[in-house]
Amino acid sequence: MKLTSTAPFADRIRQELNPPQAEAALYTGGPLLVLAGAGSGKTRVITYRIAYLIHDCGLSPWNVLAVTFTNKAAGEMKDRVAGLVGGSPRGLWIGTFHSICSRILRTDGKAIGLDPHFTIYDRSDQLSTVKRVMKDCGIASQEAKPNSILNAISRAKSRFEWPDLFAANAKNYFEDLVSRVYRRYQDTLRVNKALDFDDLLMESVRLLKENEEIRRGYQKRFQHVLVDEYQDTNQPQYLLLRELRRDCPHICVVGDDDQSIYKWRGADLRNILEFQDQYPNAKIVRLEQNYRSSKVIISAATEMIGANKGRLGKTLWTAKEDGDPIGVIRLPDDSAEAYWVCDEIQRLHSQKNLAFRDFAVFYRTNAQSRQFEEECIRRGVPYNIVSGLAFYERMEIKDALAYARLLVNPSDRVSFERVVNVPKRKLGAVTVSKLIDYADRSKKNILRAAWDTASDRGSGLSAAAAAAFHQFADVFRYCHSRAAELTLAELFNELLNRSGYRAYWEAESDPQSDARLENIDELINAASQFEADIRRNEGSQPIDSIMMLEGFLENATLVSDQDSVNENEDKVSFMTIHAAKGLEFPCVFMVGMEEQLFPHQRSLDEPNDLEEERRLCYVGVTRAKVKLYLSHVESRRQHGRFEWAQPSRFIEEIPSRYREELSWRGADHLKHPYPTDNFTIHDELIVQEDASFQSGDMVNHRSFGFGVVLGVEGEGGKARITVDFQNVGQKILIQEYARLQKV
DNA sequence: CCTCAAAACATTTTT
DNA sequence: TGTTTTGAGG
Repeated sequence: MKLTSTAPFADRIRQELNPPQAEAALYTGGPLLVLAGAGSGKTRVITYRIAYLIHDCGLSPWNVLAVTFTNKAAGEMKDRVAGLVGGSPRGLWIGTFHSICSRILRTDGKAIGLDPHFTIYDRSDQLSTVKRVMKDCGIASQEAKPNSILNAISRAKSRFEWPDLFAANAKNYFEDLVSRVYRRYQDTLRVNKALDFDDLLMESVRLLKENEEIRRGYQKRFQHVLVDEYQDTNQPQYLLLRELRRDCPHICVVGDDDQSIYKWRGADLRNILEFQDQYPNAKIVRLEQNYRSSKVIISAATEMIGANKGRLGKTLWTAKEDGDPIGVIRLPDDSAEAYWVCDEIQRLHSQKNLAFRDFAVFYRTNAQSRQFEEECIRRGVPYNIVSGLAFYERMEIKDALAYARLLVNPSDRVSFERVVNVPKRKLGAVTVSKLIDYADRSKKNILRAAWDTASDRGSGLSAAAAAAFHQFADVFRYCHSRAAELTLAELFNELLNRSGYRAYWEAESDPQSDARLENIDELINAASQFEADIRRNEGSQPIDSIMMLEGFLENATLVSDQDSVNENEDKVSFMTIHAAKGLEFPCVFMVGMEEQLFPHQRSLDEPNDLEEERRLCYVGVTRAKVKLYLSHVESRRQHGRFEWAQPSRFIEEIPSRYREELSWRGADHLKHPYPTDNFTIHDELIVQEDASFQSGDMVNHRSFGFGVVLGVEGEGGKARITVDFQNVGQKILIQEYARLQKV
């Protein structure tokens, strides 16, 4: 277990990390707060720290828990730790809060009365539950929007208020409504054997609080806990950590109070601001050296965020060069904005040898993406809209998963209602309500009740409806009976074929439904991939297909594998600023920098909300490595109407010495406004082509086109290559900048 | 029970 | 302007 023979990992840490980073990675004297500025290498610190703990400190990987918010972050962390210690350590837990909680609850949830086969409800499952409950309570959706009720419930949960407490605290009519829905919503989840995202956390905390023995087990196991993005933790997450680390606070949290942008989702900035109060002997380490952006960008960001009060305080600096000023441009309207941005991207792409993947466009609201998408299509600029709708959010995928969930958990009414009439089985809302009543009366799970309607007169359903229900339920009975002999993919296929779901899309003949069928195949593909992975890891242990399916479903709900930025594709990225967090790009456009839009009008009343908008802006600005543009328009089409707009206050908060006002002279490319762009292309911008060239090679250049190599002087990246281009004649190019492609 | 057209509505969304 | 919810009519 102990690797005493090899050189201490600590030596490597002192060599490869800067002093504050090393201090953070090596400190084991108690609670530790690492304030990690944007681009300061926090993941590096966490991964080196994990490696240090298991390599030098005699800890088994089993004793270390690392918690992140996203699966992407967890995956990246796993990979990097594996890279450091040579192979992924067995027993090391790196995962999201939710996946860790779900694992705890599936193992030990029985102690507080949870079924280990519980289903996890995502946002849309929650919403359908709320809608149903509102109907049952006789609350019209005009009285209160289902969405705001759900938000209120979720916020109550993140304050750890169960229905009773919430009801006692309800102060106004709306909260009374919420309280009624909340109670019934929670009952429904229990009947359905379902937990929503918030429940995963709350129930875990409850389990650890109520069960001494189980708590001790986890405490003994997790001797070191590391938490990433601590500024985004909410109350239950804080409590969970506290329960896990109650007696022996080897806890290390990493975060940046200036990058907290999820307060509206329950994140509680106090967790990080008051860490020292909660752990009086906590040590604080600040990581202030930024390795990402130019001096201008860092200074601008620092000045801007300085307008916020209530910060822990941190001064970023960088060793990089000053860089170009931030380009600010005012445009007549939103379509001109899209025109100008795409035009500028094309210009830089051809004149600066930047790849399309070097560009990103950030906006405040998703609705703004359309203009850019259209402009890109018009010009043939390759683009990718990040986080449009995730694969797992697509209708056909949700349907297929609902079938699967119902197979695993026959009590899951939300899934039942979703698919019972897809394809159409003449089982409308009224008929289904009757079945639900019958299930309640006879205390049967919903699938069992559906099956029994055929033989039980007590259901009060028409013969036709009873037959339809029975036939529907029989598909699941059949699949269950064959689960032992089928692979996961076969089982899934069987389910979708027998239920008629696949035929339902095959019957449609438009190209849309073909795409849907492909998505379904993709899902089944993923399932069989999942099965292969499990079988490889678990060895020869026989695993029942139903259990396998359960694992796959969990993966599908908890891992919303959104099509994120694919670094292999050479495309411009478009995304909301929220989605940009954690990413970086050489050249960034922040568009729609206008009052009412950014800061958004809904945040103007509350000073705290305004500060969050400013942090959001800070996050956006600090994504840029080399060049940043801010654009705003005189009038913008919003909800179909033209609205006049003023420049965002955030622009003014950047001192003018860091800005350069650009001017727009119309959509004529001959009168194009040329900004001063003497930014050099840093090494990291260059995709180093490892090809070497020699005389006679046929090559292609992005702007000069096709040509023949006449001669090469020097070697490697600095080699000077003389090329005779078909259209522009002879040119001498430096290999590392030219990005020549052999033809 | 289903369909389609009018009406209402419109931040951000790691799990 | 696009999307989602509603209610009237088939």
